[in-house]
Amino acid sequence: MSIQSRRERERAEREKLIVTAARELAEAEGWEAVTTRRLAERVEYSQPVLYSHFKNKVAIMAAVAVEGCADLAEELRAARTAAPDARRALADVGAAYAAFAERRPALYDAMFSQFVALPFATPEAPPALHAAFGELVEAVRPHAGGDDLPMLTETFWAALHGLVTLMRDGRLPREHHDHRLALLLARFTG
Amino acid sequence: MSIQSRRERERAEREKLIVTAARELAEAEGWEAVTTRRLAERVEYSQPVLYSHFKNKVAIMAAVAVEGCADLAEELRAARTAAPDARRALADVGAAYAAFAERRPALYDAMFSQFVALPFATPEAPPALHAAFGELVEAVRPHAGGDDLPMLTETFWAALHGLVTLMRDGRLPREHHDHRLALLLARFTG
DNA sequence: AACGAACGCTAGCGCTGCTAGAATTCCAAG
DNA sequence: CTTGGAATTCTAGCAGCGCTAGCGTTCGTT
Repeated sequence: MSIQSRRERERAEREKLIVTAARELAEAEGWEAVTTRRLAERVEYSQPVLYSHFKNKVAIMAAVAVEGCADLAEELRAARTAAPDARRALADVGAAYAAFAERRPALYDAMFSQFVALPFATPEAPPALHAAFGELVEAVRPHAGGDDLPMLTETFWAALHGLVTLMRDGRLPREHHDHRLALLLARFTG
Repeated sequence: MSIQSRRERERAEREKLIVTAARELAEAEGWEAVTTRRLAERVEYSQPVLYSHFKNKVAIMAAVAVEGCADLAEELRAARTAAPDARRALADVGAAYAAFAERRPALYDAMFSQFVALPFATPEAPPALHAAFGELVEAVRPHAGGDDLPMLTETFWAALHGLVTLMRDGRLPREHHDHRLALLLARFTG
């Protein structure tokens, strides 16, 4: 019995090791550099070991994405609770969101850009994802007026997402990011 | 002289053939199905011929993207000019944008999601791209108030882009798309 | 008719995600 | 302490990817 539990613990540790290595490699060199061979080499196991933990490479990325959700939720929460009023709260949360995407592009990609088949707007979605979205909801709430809160939050989220992804791919000039963010906030803070 | 011009014409036709085949294949089966082998087979030439026209596969996707920009510009223009007033113009242009992304996801991807290294916010950007953005500018103009028009348009565009990409990847529930779009428009029409 | 350049082809490189099956390790029973 | 069997990890390889070197053919010119 204790032997089995030790094995399970070791397996869990190794799984964590894989996910961490994937995240570090992606953040250091981008997802295109995360190949199963390099990842296996990094965790000092052979390639097939990865497949005893995860169905495929996408599942590894999904695990990284879940970690990222927790980080994002934390940063959004910090921004929101530190703000002096509702207006600043939304502004700071928006800025924190954009800063997260800018500072950790690979992580953001796994969460929201790459196709990772995470369940999203369903109960099976990872709790960390709900938590992150919940922070946005709370930041939007005071400005919802008579509008549907979840739906308005989704819209605000989408706007932030569009801003950061278009900027990241060079489709929007970086230097005016703050200005665009301010314009967006002006339209969402009644 | 005429021999040379005939050759150039034939070359141009073949190039067009490649781009069209790439677009059709992508729209039918997605970009992951567009391999240089399948594309070469489809145009009934060998693989290396593709590389005598384009530097690499990304350049082929960029050519498809430019075609897509022209289509999008046309559809946005039609929506805008058919609208009875400024409010409806922005709504219809927004809806047309989303409909384009929904109806031609592969094309939209090449233009705005995949990394295709098209020059964007610069003079070297393809005219068709300027045209598409110009339609958005004109639709936004009546609602800009004292705000910077290009910047506000970028923000509106980003919001649309976020909505359609998050929905397309299953991150936003499809059934409330119209509601979200309405909320966005309410925030952008004075 | 013979040459030379332009052109498209075959074949192959190094890489990818992924897996079948051999080899090894490890625990438990005799 | 040894041995059988299960669990685990490895080696080796498949099919397919983007891309290209270099050979062979085609074609216009002299």
